[in-house]
Amino acid sequence: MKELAKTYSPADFEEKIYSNWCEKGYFTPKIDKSRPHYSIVIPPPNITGQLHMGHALDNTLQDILIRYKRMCGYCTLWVPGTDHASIATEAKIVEAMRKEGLTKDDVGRDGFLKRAWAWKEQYGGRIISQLKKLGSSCDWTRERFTMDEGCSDAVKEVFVRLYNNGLIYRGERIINWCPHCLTSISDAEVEYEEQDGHFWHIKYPFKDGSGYLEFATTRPETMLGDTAVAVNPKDERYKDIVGKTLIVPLVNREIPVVADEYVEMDFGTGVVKITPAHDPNDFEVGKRHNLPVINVMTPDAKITDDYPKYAGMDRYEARKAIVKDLKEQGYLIKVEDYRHNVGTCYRCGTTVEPRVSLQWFVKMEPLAKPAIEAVRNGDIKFVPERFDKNYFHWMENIRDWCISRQLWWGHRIPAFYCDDCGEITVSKDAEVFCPKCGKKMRQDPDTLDTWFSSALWPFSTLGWPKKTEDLDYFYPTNTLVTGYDIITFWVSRMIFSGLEYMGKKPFDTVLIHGLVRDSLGRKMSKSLGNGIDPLLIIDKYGADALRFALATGNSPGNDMRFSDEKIEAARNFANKLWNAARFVMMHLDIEKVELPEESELAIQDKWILQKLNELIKSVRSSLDSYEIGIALSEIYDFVWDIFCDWYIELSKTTLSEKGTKANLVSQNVITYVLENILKLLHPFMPFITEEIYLSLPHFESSESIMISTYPEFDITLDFSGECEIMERVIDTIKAVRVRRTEMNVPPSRKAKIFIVTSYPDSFNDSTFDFFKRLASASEAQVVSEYTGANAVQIITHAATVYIPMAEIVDIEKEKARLNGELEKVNSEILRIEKKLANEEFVKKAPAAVVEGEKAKLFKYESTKKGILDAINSL
RNA sequence: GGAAGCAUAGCUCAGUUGGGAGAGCAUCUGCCCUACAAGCAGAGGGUCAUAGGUUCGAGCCCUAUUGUUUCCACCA
Repeated sequence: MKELAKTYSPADFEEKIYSNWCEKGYFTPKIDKSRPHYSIVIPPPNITGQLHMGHALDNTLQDILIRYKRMCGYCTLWVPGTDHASIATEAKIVEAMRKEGLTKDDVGRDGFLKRAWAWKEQYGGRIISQLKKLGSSCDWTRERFTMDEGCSDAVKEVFVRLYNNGLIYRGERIINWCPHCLTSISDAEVEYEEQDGHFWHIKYPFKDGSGYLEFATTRPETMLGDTAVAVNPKDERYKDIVGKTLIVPLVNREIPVVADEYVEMDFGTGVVKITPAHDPNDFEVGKRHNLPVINVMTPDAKITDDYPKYAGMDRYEARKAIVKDLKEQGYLIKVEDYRHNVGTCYRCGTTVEPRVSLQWFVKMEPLAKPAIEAVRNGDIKFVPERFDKNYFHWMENIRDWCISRQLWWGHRIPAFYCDDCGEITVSKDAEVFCPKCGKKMRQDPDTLDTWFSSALWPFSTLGWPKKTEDLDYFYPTNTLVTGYDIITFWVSRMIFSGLEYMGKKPFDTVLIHGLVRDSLGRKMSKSLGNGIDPLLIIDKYGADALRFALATGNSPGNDMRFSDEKIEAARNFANKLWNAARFVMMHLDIEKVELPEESELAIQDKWILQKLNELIKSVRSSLDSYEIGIALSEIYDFVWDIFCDWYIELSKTTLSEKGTKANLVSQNVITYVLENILKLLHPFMPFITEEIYLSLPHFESSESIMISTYPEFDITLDFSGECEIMERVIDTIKAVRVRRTEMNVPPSRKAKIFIVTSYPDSFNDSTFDFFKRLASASEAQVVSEYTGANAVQIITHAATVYIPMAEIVDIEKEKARLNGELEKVNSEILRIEKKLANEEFVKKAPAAVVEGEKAKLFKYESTKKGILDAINSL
């Protein structure tokens, strides 16, 4: 037996314990088809990332579930890995090169990818080692990367299949373009934010000289690409001008007035300028009216050379210049302040520029249908349920997914073009020759959206498209744990992907958690500088404390705040447990723990065993329903309030009286209970529970708590009667303490107590010791009637306790106090009597509730009787 | 514009089939009582946002209102 250090100092053992687990291979499952599996795939963190609180929460929850299920006997797999994060990583490499004075074009595609891989090798493992510090029990032998060989093969396989099924197509569409990242991005990757802008009221002259048409725009610079002006066909005001021709000032282009339903009559002047190349709605209008699409901007959002006066100006400079020119030429009517939503790139925050270009798309509707159905029919469950509304809304209104990116870091699109005959082929091969003319084909230079590979994660990591044992056994996975912020990006895409390629859902439950905010409720962000580094927290307080702080008081789907108070409370709890274990250890001389025969158990033992059994039942049921925070606080309450504050105190006498039978029983029971506490707590706080467990080599297997069995509810155990006996004692001790405190009697001043009771099984030699040590009694004695000197009287439902302390008893005050108590009890009695007199209540309420009320009434009646006797005796 | 969450003690939050309101922190009082002052024993503090409704019974279910946060749409 080794000794525990005097204070809880997690840094001393966390790392050592973790590497021991790894060495023993506990995280790697041995596939056993006779056992049920439980598997989770990690939401792969970006290789650019550093562990932040969001990761810490996400992975703490996963580890709790995994460790719980592992201890429950499931064959358990948690697949770890990282995501290549194409835009984010590419941006970092570009930035690093910029510092060297290099651009992408300077180094070329191959040179760039070399740098990217080197970067991945250098930093990609950083977050993995951070996950280990947290205690994550991932199977590191199965670690994956979205761009490793297998995952890349899965990506190509999917692309080819979807293409052959007509679900991937290439087309010229208006897409969201980031002028900073120089790539297309999907609808999901656009973030809208309110910005202060202006409404410029402008007029265009009619060609025939019959005046002007007025309208307003937030983006005057796009007028260079205007190819129409639209009004609503039902708008009486403009009925006569539909079909007339306008002249676009500055460019002198002739454009028609068209009628289109898209225009809202009562917004602004009811007239909209149409720029098909630079606005998605205008693009649609343009298609309906066969309008030309005139692109006026370069990829980095500068005006093209077609407009020499503005060429090379970026969109905002051009806006100023054009407004100035319009004003000078008399076309600007007025300018209003206007606050409106502007789409920005979710990676760099640059205002998105809608742009017409040739891109690859996934046809979503046929894929979305079964994915919606799987959630609707309960095949896949969101926890909490309300998130299915989010999901349905997104999936039911889904538009085709733009998957091509003008980036180099990522999965290159497996499409090939023949420069001679224009043939297009899609293939997994690295080199492809034109099926028509035999010429070597040119591969599409673009890469795929990062989320395209993430969508395959639950099965690509298990080996798909190969038929592997892992895939066969562990798929579908069980629980997916993630934040609500990526349901659309990721969860929805995994669902339709799993259904489409595997023919099976990827997981059965999606456990959604919220964001970790700072102590003021703000999002943690780099720009605010309010981020809390989980690694610093681990260094200072330990990984267990961090995990506890994240898991407790947190309910599914809700954001939580992180604060010093929380982490300190968590650390204090760890310290409490630590010291409780130290206390137990310093009283042990047994070699092995065996639960004594029922007949040998003391009353307090039966009480704690009953309480423990109840705890086991409710913790398991909370965990089974993903109520992780509740499960943890149940354990917390048990450890602190029941085990430490009461059971340890109750056991001190028997534990210290060596050489007796009672002592052996006590040692065995307290160690047994502690062992169960450690096991119950292990999924939440793996390190401290292991450290203590290994320090107490009395348990059934002390190799590691990780591979021990999670405590099971014992249906045959029933000490509820003994529990009542014990609780009468506890209630009475508490009442004595309250009275003593009220009367300012210091604990050091002991006094003899006399007990009048009708419960001799609660108050006798076996419990008097408790009163001596926990209620400052110098001696305790049961009497049929108290006849001594003036005494302080303490009345409970179980007994009346007399403490003769004549000098501090003020008869008048005592009378007043007792009358006050009587009043309270009477009102309670009245309330219950009224309730029980209500026929409807007795008839309709469940029997247990009615019985409960009756029991309470009985207790109050007993208390009342005690009070009345006390008043009479004064 | 559409949808959802939240509103409970001074602060931060739990409270899952509807059955007498809880924790942590903070505050106050008293304690170094053979594990723990990162502790022990106590205390105070709540018309559970407001107004209706359903029910024998509502913090919990329904309706409306107010405040607040978020997601989606993107009306130029």
